[in-house]
Order: sequence, then C-alpha cells, then structure tokens
Amino acid sequence: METRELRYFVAVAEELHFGRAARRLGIAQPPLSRAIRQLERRLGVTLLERDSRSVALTAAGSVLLREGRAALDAVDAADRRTRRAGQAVNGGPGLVLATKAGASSELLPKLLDAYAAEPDAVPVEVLLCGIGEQERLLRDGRADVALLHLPFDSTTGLDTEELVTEQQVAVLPAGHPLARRPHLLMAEVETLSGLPMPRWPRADGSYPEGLGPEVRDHAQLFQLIALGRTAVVLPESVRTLLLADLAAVPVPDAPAVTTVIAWPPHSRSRPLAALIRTATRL
Amino acid sequence: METRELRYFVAVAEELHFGRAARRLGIAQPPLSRAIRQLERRLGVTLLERDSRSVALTAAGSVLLREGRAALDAVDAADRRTRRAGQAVNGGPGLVLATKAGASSELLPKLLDAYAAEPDAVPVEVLLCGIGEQERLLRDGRADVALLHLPFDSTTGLDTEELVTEQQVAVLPAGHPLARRPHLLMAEVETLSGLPMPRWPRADGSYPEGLGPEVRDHAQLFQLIALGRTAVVLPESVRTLLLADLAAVPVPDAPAVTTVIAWPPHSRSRPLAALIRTATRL
DNA sequence: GCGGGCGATACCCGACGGGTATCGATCCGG
DNA sequence: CCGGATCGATACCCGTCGGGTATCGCCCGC
Repeated sequence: METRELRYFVAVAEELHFGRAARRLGIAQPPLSRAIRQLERRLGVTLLERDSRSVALTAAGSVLLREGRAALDAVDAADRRTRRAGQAVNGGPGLVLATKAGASSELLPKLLDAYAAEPDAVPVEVLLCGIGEQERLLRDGRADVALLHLPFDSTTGLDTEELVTEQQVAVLPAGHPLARRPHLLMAEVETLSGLPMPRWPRADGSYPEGLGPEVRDHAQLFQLIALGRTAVVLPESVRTLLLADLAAVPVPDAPAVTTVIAWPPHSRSRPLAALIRTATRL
Repeated sequence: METRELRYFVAVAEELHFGRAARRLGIAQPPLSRAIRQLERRLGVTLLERDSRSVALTAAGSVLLREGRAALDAVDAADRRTRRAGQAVNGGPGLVLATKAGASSELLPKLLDAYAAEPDAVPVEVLLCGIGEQERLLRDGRADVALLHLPFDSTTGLDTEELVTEQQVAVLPAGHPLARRPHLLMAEVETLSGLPMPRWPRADGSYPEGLGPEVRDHAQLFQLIALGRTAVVLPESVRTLLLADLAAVPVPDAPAVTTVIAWPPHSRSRPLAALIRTATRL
C-alpha cells in the first residue's frame, strides 16, 4: 500500500464525496475513483458502499480510516524528523517541545534552564499550542516532546514520566463576591450564576454544547474572566501569570493535576533522553 | 514520501550495501541507487555517506531508519487489519491475541471462556509467539491484543490494563538438593553450581553473553531443566504445566510479575474493548 | 598493474498516474 | 412527469517515472 493511496482513501473517507475529496487533493475526480477501486481490488475488500447519490464507509473502511490516519502520521513524522535531523548540523532546533500556551508557566523555564546547563544540550524550540494539540504534534513529528496535564490530556500511545502534581484553584474576577473566600467547592464554582464554565475544543476541534464561551488558549480565557464572562478551575501554578484583576481561590475537591513529560515511544534520541532525565530530576 | 521509497531506504540502511539491498528487494541495483538519491534530494538531506567501497548512515539517516521502520509497521498494520476486517464478515478471526507460548496458562483459558460467553463475542485466534515478539506483532497488525509480563516485556507505545500480579518460583529438576527447600533466595538460585540461568533472546533476536543455554520458549526450557542443564525463576502460574520431574520452589525476593493486557493505542474496536473489559473483570 | 567489486550514469521501454470528455443513474423543482 | 443538475463510473489519451540492461569510474587487494 502506498501513502498516496492512503491519502486518497482518507480524503474520500472523510469527505464521503469523491468530487470534494478530489478537489481537496488537487486532482480530478476520475483518477481518484480509479485509485480507490484499485486499492479495494488489491486489498480484496470493499471499503466504500457507493450508490450514485451517496458514499458510506463499510466496517473495513472505517478500520482503514483509523489505521490509515495513524500510518500517515507516522510517515509524516519520519519525513519531518529526518528533515530536521539533516538541518540540525549547524544550529537548527535540536528538540521541539510542545506545551499548552499558558500552562506550566513555572515549570517550563526551570526545565529549559536546567537542560541548557547540561553538557551536550541542544537548542530547544518551544511550540505553544492549543488544548489537546500536543498528542497530534508528537505523533506527526512536529514536536519531539510535550508537557501534558493529567487527567485532561490523553497519553495513549505515548511514553511519559510524571513531573509534578498540584491542586487546582478557581480563577475569578477580582471583584467577584466569592473571590475573597479562603476556598471553594467544585459545586459552588460550577453553579456560579452568570459565570458559566468555558468550553474547550475537543480532539476533533469541535466544541461541546453549553453556555460558556468557546476558548482556545489561556490569554483568551483570562481576558474573558476579567470581563466577568466566565470562571474556571485550573492548576495552581497559573497564579504566576494571573492578571492583577483576577483572583485565585483554592478548590480542594477538584482533582489534582499531574504534569507529565511525554514523547513518542520509539524515538528516544540522546538529546531527548537527556531532556527527560533533566525533567525528572527537577 | 512513498512507502516504496521508505522500504528501499530501510533495506539499504540495514544492509549498508546497495547490491545486497537491491537483491533483497527483488529489483536491480541502478534503480535503487536512483530512488535513494531522489529521496535525499526531496528531503534535502544526505542520508547515506558513500564512497565507492562502503556505505554508512548519517545522523539524519539513522533518524529515518528508526522512524521509517515505525511508519512501515503502521502501514503494514493498516493493510493487515483492513484485510481482516473485510474477511471477518463470515467467521474469520475477529481478534488475534498474542501471548508467549507457555505463559499465562491459567489466565488464558479463563479469559477466553469468559469472553466467549459475552454477547457479541467474536472468534479469538491465539497466536503463541516467542519471547518479546508481542510488541512487534501488535505494531505491525498481525495481532490486535497481547498478554505481556512486567517487568520483562516493554509496554512502550502500548495501552495496557493490569490483570494479575504473582510471585515467582524457582523451577528445578525434581531430584535437585534445593528442590525440597520451602523457599529460596535469588542469590541462591543464581549461584547454583552447574545450573546456569538460561539466556533469552533480546529484542533484535541476538542472545546475551553467558554460560546458560539459549532458549526460545518454555517447552525447550522445561526439557533443559529436566535434563539438569539449567534452572529458572518464573511466575508461579507455570506450576500448572510443570512436568512430573520438575519442582517449583517459591523465591520471595524475586520481583513480582504483573500480567497486563496490551493493545495498540489507536485501535480500540468494539470487540477489542469488550475483550479488555472482560479481562479486567476476571 | 590489473582484475574484481561496488556505486553512479546513460539510455530505453512499458506501466501507470493524471487529465478531458462523456455516460448512466438518481434526485429535485417546476 | 419531465428536464436539469449532481455525482460516480467509464473510455481514452498523454506524459512521467519506475525498472531493466549496459557501461563507466573508482578503489581495493593480489
């Protein structure tokens, strides 16, 4: 199976429409139809059920969609990491670390400083990304290592080491009546009238239903809190970057958050191993 | 990057010889040389340092070897799993479970029986494999799920659930002087004169240096123990399949062995999820 | 110095990927 | 109920590219 065939199939399986898929792929529709037929013939399996008005995935087709995406990610990762390894001879970034913008604001500088002090340290590029993006960045090779936050992020398919565990705090507008309380319970935060919890994007980029504003990163979030539109429960390390007009109140019954350093299982280069070692010793 | 190019590169990188690699791939040498050059040109990276007498990997080349193998495994897995999904409409194996031959001899039948009693259970094929083979079988799609034994097997890159933890016992010839002791210590087992510990193959198939016999599976092993050539420390569940002329003595200070059920992270089909659920409830 | 091994180059051919034109089926609006 | 629109399949052509053979250039060892 060639990656071209896989890309074609994934496009059709996602669009469920040969014309649109062909446009997305930058080719005409007939070669695409032919390529899918050939793929089906070679696999000896029907992937798509098509009558002349609609296209639907068979059971085998959805298996190939899932597995094919993973395979294409792996190929893309090989491509990107090889390119980087080739250019790194001079001073290109030796490692790319992905982390949610605004998270781990205490840990990250400590980690970078400690690693930079190591012998044989290579340059580290920090890739600030949106919520839940880290897994994909690691899998398709745009990042080598990431900081994740349990229990929010999924670590399936990644190797991890635990770094720190911290309690959570509620972040409120400074003037809010509850902002002067010594602590709050989850139930109180969730039912704050007029301050619905914000909605984060899911893995596929869509947002869950709800009242709160849709947010992508912490900058957005803090501004919305300052404007009195929402409130949120976050790990206590966010305190270091709170704006003056925000208040943080401990929430003892919120689940503890564990920060882990994560990397794709098979790619443990020497610089990566050194970075992980440094992180676990902090 | 096409999988053909990756297969070509991996072959050359493994052989470090264009002629041999071409023979292995079933093509002539010139097209192979050209394909590698094209790949290098497209990536903008030198992968192989070649003078007319020898071929060596560059740093970027070894990155591509590692990442490329993973990518090819993922593509192979997509191929195999799709084929199986397509043929499973009638009664082909719905799930393939890999386990070390001779291990988990108590757990496995219980698991299979319990799963078969579930509604919607699909046929399960059991693939008995050698030591350390499970990871590769899972990654390239020949198996869907495996039983691994910590701390011996690596679970990097796999999702797992713990099933049982057991102590280990020393397996000795029945007539051995230590066979009647109520328990032994690791130090005693390791220094049994004339009974060196057997050597298991490493991930790459090679054997570590040492005195003991090279073994691949439990059948070999038990026969060698009965012959008085070796002794070994294994999880206590091996007792159920010990030959009459072997004795098992508890070794309290040997590390406990945890059996886990493992599967590739992205492929959690409905039958697989049911099997995992059944396993964790045993 | 010469033969042999090895990768690179030159050149040819056939297969296959991609494009355009068109068909056949189905749905929809009038 | 009919005509147009939509969509996948088919037919056919062309250019590219993957693969083969022949040969070269280089370097080693005898």
